[in-house]
Amino acid sequence: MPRVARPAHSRSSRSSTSPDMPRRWRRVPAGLSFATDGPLMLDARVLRQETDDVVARLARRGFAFDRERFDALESERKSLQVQTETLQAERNTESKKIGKAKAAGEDIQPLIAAVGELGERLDGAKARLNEIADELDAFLAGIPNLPDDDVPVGESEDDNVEMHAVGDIPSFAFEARDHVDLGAGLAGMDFEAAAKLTGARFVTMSGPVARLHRALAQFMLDLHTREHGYTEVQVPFIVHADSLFGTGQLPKFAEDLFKLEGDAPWYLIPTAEVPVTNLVRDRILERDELPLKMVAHTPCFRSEAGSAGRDTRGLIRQHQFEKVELVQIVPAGESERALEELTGHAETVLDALGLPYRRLALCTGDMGFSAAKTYDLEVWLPGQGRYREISSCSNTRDFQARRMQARTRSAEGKPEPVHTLNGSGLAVGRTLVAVLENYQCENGDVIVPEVLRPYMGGIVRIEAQV
RNA sequence: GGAGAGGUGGCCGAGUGGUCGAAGGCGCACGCCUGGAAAGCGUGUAGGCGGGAAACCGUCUCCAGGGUUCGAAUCCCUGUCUCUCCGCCA
Repeated sequence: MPRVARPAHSRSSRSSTSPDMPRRWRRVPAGLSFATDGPLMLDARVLRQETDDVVARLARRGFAFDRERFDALESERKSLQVQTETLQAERNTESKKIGKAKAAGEDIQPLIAAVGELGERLDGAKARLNEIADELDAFLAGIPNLPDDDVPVGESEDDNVEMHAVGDIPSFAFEARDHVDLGAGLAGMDFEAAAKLTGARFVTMSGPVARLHRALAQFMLDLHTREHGYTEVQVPFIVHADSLFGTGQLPKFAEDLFKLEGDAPWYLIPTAEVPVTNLVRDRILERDELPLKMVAHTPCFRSEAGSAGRDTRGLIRQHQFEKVELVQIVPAGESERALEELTGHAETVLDALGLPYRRLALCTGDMGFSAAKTYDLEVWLPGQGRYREISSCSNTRDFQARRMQARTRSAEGKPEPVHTLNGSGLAVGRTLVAVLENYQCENGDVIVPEVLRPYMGGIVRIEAQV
C-alpha cells in the first residue's frame, strides 16, 4: 500500500481515531488506497464494479449498505487520488531536474522555487485525500462478509435449517438433573466459590470432574492430530488489536472483548481462531504449504456484554471457558469442501463421545460478521431438554485473508488471498455439560464415556458424594 | 528493569541526501550448451494501489509513525521488534 507522509494538519482527524483500532488501520494513511491493507473485507474491485450485486447480497443478511454514501466517497477518492498522484509525478520529475542541474553546476534557485509551489499544492491534495480515505476506511471496515448463495435467508436463529440429527435422544426412567446439580452432587463444580474469587459467570472444578474436563480437551486434541491431520499449535492468549482486526472482531465488536490495561492495545482472546488464523497474516504462502490445518486448545474470554440474564445458571455462558479450535487455511476454491470436512471433524468428537446432536445451517441473519457460511452443531442436553450450541464452523472465504493480507499464489504466480475456516472441535466446557447430563445415573453418578477412560486412569464411573 | 548493537527484496548483503525499487551473491524460473546430467553461459525474478480492453503507464513501499529538505533507504525525534551483557523471574 502506498505510504504517503501524512501532512501535519491531518493529524488531528487521525488521532481522533479510536485507540481500539488496529495499528495497521490507523497507519493506513494515507491513503492513497484503502483496499487490501486497509480495513477492507470485500474485494475492492468487486465492490466497485458489481455494487448492485453486493448490495443485494448484503441485504440478505440484513445489512443496509449505504449506496449513496459509498458512491460519493468513492468518486471523490478516485479524483483526489488521480490528482495527488499526478502532482507527485510532477514533483518527482522536477526534483530530479534539480539534481541534474546541480550536478551540472547550473543555477538551481529558480527550479527550487517552482517545485516549492508544487509541494504546497501536493500537501493540500494529500490532506483532502487522507480525510476521504479515512472516511472510506471506517465505512468499509463495518461491512460484513457476503453470504454464500446456498445460505438460507432468514432473520434470526428461528430461521436456521436443520441438516441432520445424529444419535437417539436419551429417555431417563427418572427426572434428569442438569449439570449444575450433578456437578454439585459429585462435589466437583462450585459456582459460589468462583463468584467469591471473581464474580458471576465463573466456575471452579475439582476432583474427577476437573479431570474429566481435562480429559475431554486431551481427547479432542489427540483425535484431531492423529486422525484428522491437524498440527497442534500453542499460541498466546493475549493478542494485539491488529490480530482482532484481521479476523473481524474489531472494530465492530470491542464490547465483547476483555481489553488489558496499559499502553499496548492488548486483548484476551475470545477464541483461538484469532491467534491461530493470524499466524498467516502478512504472508504469501507457497502453494505446497497448503492446506494448513491447525488445532489449538486455549482458554477463551468473553465479556458477554449484553447477555445479562441469559444462561445465568451453570457453565453454558461463562466469561472464561476452554475450547479446542480447528483452523484451516486453504487455496481459494477449496474452502467449500474444507468446510464440510472441518464440520465433519467436529462431529466426529460428538460421535465418539456418543452424544446426540444435530447440525444446523445458520441463516443469513444469524451468521457472524466474518462468515460466508456457517454450520452450528448443537448437542442434546437432558437437563434443559433441548439442543444447545457446542460448535460453530465457518468458512470466511477470503474475508479474513484480505483483512490480514494472507495470500498464496495463483496458477499464474500472482498473489491472491487464501481462504480461511475455523470451527470449534469442541467447546470443552459445554461438552463437559453434555457428558455429565447424558451419562447421568439415577443416583447422581456419571458414567465415563469409553473413549475418555484412558484419560481418566481407567475410571468407569464418577460417584456422587452428596 | 538497566546498558549496548541492529532491523534493506524469498535468503545473504552493499548502499557519499539526488539519475536507488535499490549493487553483488544465493535461491528460483526459462533458454543455450550436453547423448543425459553437472558445470558453464544468457535472460528474467517484490508487493500494494490507481488508470487502461491490453500492452503499458503513474504512484507508494528499504521495521512503524512523525520531522528536516525542492528531494530521504541515507539526517533528526519517537515507538516497536530482534540480538548480546547485567538484573529479576516460572
